[in-house]
Amino acid sequence: MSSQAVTLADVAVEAGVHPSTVSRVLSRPQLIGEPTRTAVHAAIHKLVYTPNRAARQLAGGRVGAIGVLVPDITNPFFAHVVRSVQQGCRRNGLTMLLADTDQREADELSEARALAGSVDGFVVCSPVAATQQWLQVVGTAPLVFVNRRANGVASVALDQQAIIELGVTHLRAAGHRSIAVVRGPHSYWSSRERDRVVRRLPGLVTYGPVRPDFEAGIALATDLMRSNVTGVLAFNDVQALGIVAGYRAAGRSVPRDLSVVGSDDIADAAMSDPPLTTVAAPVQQLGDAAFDLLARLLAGAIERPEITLPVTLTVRASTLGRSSTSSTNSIATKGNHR
Amino acid sequence: MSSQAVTLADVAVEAGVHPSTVSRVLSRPQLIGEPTRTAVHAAIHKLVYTPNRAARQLAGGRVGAIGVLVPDITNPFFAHVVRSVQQGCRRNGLTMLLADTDQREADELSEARALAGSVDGFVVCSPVAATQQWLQVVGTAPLVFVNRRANGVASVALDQQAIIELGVTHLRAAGHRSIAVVRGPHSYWSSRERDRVVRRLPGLVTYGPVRPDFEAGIALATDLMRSNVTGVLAFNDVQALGIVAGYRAAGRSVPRDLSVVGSDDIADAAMSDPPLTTVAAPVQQLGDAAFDLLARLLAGAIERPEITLPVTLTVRASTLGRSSTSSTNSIATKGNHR
DNA sequence: CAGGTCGGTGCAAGCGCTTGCACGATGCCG
DNA sequence: CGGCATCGTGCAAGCGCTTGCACCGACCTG
Repeated sequence: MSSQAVTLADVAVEAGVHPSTVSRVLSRPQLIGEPTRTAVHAAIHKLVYTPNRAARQLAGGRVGAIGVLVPDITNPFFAHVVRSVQQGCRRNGLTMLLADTDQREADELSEARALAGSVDGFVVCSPVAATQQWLQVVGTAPLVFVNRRANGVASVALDQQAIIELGVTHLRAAGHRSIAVVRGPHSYWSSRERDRVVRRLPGLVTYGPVRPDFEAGIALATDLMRSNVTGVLAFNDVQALGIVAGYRAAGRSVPRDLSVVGSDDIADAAMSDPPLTTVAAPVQQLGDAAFDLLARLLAGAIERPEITLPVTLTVRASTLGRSSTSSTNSIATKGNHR
Repeated sequence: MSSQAVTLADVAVEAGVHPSTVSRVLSRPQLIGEPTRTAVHAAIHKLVYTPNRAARQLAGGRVGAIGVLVPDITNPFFAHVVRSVQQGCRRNGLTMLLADTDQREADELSEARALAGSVDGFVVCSPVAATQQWLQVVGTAPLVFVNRRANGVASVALDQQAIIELGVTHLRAAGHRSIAVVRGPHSYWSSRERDRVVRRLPGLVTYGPVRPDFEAGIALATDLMRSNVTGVLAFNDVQALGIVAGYRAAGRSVPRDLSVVGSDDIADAAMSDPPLTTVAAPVQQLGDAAFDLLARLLAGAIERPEITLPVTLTVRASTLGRSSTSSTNSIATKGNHR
């Protein structure tokens, strides 16, 4: 296994102590006398000793690793979450095992099963499998859901109601009367949650479920063009950009022919043509909160908080009033993410 | 650790055989007789047995995991590479340990060191640390570099010369006479490689080194506006989009005031305003090739091929001839990645 | 039909580390 | 000044798995 030559025993010899002493210096330093501790540390540095994770785990200690599952790492939304989780890991000397489930439910659980036993806990983004299944797979290992609330599971999610309300209110305020909300895949908690909100709001047209990707957005554009919808709240930014692209390809214009509101505020939203009005998600916070939650559970916390993060509306040029309002278009607004 | 209750020994009891037999069924099935094998498999399924990775590794077998290091996972270019590597992992029942080095050289090696001994091999994207250091850190573990060629290390990289030539030739053909090439960080192999190519090409202005991100692109725009440059080849798409944004923010227009060519052809390139002309990198192939290479090394191959992948020019609307040429703008061209 | 082969399985020795326990050496108390 | 906490360290038993080796019976060959 690589250069893994130097073991704890080597360090022990070098420092002239028993292996167990070295082990203790590493795990519970306060148990060891000052002089010995120093000597051991010196030996560790001299030999460039790196503990063998497998052995450590096998002996019953912590693994020092967490598993992160995402439906699609190329989706910037998840990439950001992953990144801030990873930063948390680095700060705490943990390793991150990442699996991309490719949005397939079966893979989600099988990946988790493969990882269980190799990690101390899980952060799972937008899980689709049933909560029961998850609890069964992870057993007693701490589990944090991102972007899905579930009974008995710690989670950090976006305020889905606010997403719908901010988007719709903005469109209404701009004078739109025929407003569509695009539903996401029913397997997503966020999608189901939004459906619930939409149902309570009068006068909305719904489309979908439509996959939250660019291609699906393009396809959806065709349907939208055939309708009398003038304002649409997409399921996320990537899909929204697809709608825009679909319109552009058909010679139509956003926002002239259709006002589009996205959701997430990924970097592309500010760079697209036109810049996308969107309900901004605090991605960095999402990841940070998820890691914190997991870290706390790992440390022995027993509550399972269900954190809801607020969202904000970022108005750009993809929405336009039916009457005459002018639109904002500034790269300065981009500052709010990251 | 989690629900990890059922061990190989349990399976052995259930199947009425010796633990070692179960082990062999899993690792070298052909050694075991058909009837026994079936019985063991039945027991495995019945008990929902999942091998303990740590124990397996400790016992000297394969770890069944590879380490992947990227400078920035939120960069779509790397996200795609990671994703196709991950797909390779899934197909081969491997686990992927991912670390985001945040573009810091120190973190690169320390992450690698932490991972060494927990993985069978490494895929390292755009490494900045010296080859010597890398070889030392990974020891005898297989190592594959992505986007950097190095003596004695298997690698898969893009044809940097073609990137420069395609970009510059395109700009020249459009009638530009004052063309700038933006240099990337000197720590990048790709950047140094491009510098070498640029040096051989007459009449080019260089800028930078400039960080390959959006903000740096915006900042660079200011410099560009003060010059008489009319065409620029950015270090990558994200930076290019930054340049475009910088121009827009200053009330200037791309491509009217400046033709911009990016590099990578990330999804955003097709969605931006204006859609970005760019030298397209075969990201999927990059990841696939990297995984294949590593898999082959893992399987015992001894050659260390240095694969160079070809790039192609995707013309969109961010470049314009100084005379009168018309520009392309079609979402159809997006089809070439993924 | 005996001796040799060989496929199939059991056996046991670890891999590197953690940790409960035992034990020697201090230092304190009465 | 002796006995007893107390602190610091050594000891050894595994954690769950792989693997070289030994072994046994069935098969093949002459």
